[in-house]
Amino acid sequence: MEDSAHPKRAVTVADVAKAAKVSKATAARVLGGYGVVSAKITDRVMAAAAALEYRPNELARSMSTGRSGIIGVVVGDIENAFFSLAVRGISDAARLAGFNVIIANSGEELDAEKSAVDLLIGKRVDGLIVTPARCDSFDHLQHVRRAGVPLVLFDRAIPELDVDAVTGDDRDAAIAATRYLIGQGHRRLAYVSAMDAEGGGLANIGRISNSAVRERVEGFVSVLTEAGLPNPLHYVRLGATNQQQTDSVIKRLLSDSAAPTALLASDSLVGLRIFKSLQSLGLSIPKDVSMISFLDADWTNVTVPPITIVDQRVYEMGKLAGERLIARIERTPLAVERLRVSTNLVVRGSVATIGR
Amino acid sequence: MEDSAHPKRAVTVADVAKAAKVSKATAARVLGGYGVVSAKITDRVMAAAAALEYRPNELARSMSTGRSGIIGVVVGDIENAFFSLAVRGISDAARLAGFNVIIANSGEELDAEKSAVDLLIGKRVDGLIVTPARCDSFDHLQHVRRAGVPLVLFDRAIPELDVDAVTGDDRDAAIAATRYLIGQGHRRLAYVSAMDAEGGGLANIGRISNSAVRERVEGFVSVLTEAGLPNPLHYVRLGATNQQQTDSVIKRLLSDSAAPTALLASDSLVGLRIFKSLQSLGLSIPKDVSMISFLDADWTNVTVPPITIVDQRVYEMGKLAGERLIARIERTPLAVERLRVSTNLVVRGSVATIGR
DNA sequence: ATATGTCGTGAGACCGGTCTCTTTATATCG
DNA sequence: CGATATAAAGAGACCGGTCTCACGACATAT
Repeated sequence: MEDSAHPKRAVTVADVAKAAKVSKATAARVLGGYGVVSAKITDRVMAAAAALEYRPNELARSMSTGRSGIIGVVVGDIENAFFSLAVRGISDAARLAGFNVIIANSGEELDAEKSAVDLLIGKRVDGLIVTPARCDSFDHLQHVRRAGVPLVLFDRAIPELDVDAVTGDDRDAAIAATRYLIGQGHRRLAYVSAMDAEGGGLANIGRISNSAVRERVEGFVSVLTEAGLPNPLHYVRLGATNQQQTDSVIKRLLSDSAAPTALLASDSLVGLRIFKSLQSLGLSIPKDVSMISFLDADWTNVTVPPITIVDQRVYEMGKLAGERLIARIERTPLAVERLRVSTNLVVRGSVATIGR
Repeated sequence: MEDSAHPKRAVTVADVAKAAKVSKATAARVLGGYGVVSAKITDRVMAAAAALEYRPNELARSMSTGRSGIIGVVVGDIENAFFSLAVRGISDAARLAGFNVIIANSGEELDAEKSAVDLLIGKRVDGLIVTPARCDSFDHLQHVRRAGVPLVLFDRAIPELDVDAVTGDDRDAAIAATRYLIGQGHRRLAYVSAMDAEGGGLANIGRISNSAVRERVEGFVSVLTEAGLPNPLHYVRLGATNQQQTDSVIKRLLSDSAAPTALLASDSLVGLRIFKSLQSLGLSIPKDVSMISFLDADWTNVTVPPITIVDQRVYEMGKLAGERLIARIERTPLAVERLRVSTNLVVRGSVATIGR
């Protein structure tokens, strides 16, 4: 066994060239698949390469060509089904175009996001897809553009940044869900999100630093206002970041003198937590409380009752973002756009019809 | 706006050096954080770097140091909660040690796995964690070792390959689950997996090309045999790769003259499919059929009844694999081992007690 | 037969870092 | 005060590819 002893310097084009008794340039032409080489020499080089088990050093290749063939993706949390589905969409689009994907987690934290972006730029990715943790802090993204690296935002838009964004149609989705609830006779509706409630509570919708959440809340509030329901902001609750927090959010909400009869969950993780909260409070869905969750997650259709959801078509979103980025990388002339993927309300059994 | 017009050649150490009026070597020392440089010059270089917005080219750095700071991970399917949890474990271990992770999907297909491995080797990853799609075909993995790249297998072991593997304690897990079912009075038990049933059916347990599944089946069969139950192999069914296939597997199983009273699902995806199959057949769990699933997936504890599961502690598995790989990369002297992460049977409500 | 063109090959610069080796400047010592 | 040690800075090779350019051989044109 002569393995770890000899770290065995990797086989290079020069080695192959020597073995095939040709110049380095010629061997490189054959192995790199460019330029013109005679059939005879091609065979000889290929044979030598096979014998030596040559594997090209993509690093070196990237350095001279300036292209890495990698696209970088910065997501909030891969463990979240929303992102893992999106990543699959992105990966599929990437693979189709011959690109590979490198994924970094930001944990929805700005600092982690910044260093992830820096790192990926350092690795000379050909393009970047970022889910910005906050839409009000984007110096680092500005820098990406100045560095000449194509960028596509995912799930959240930053209008101040002159760059493509692929998002869901969050406002419309919230409007549709809220209208549906009102149509079923609900009059007191709450929106629950996992966003950090910085500065305690919700003074100003415009302040919400995540555009997806902001737009959903705007849609939600606009429908309530339009329907003449009082004090819609009162029913928007942030901070459902974990089970315990969610339990307390829900408990507080439901012990209100005018407790909501229906809850709208901002994402499937919050939805699951709400479901568990209600379960542990011994409340039945939809008899005691109705709910709608965003994202068609696994768990939502094996519960009793199955959960009515807003299908965000995340795979398509991811795929679209990937395709858009690749078009940018390949310098396809396109106007900067915000691409909205429309959503679908999937009615299942978690909303009761009340009143008459 | 002068962006895409001037692709703006990236700022290099040479540029910074010129701006700071020092040699390239000195600038590199400051920027690379090695060697000795006086405080005065350090400041000057840093100032120049900041002014020019210098960002190191990690590619070039990797090329000269020979280290990329990246570990490659080849998984079966990121969308599967099993793998996304594992990836988080791996990422956490990697980040702690200053490594980054690049993920590739094999879709559980050998060819895709081979090309993913080749690609990652080409990118000069410092190490590789692979979930081998098949344990009986490993030339490409042998090549990884010959290339001197540290390798750790994940979830499945290949004894013929002299390399570390981190797996669950699959045999024991299956034994525990099966014993539990027998203890609850079940006498006819079935094991259902999503493995492709090549060659139709299950002639020979040893033939199962996925060691995790094989060991579980072995554990399952051994308990049944030990308990003197007849024809255990009859109840091992493969091919539950999607909902439709699963429906037909379950239907066939339950229409048997000696239909099983309990089902063991090989992973949480199969478990979910089985749950839906039973639901659509109008069968109630656990009254009509009992079931146990592997993996503590989200959905398993919001169903009615909640599903009894085998907790595989996947995050720990991932973390362990990451740590092991990093130890290898850092040349820590260690014997080649198979690390087994023990599992836990979590009893919830999906298994009925029968008989008296 | 000489000029022109094309094709295949070789030589060597280049990408942007790291790192070794050499040179220069300053400090320490007898 | 000169000799030697030591710290700091510079020069340039190197990593493994790509790619431009130069060159020789042969084919075609004149």
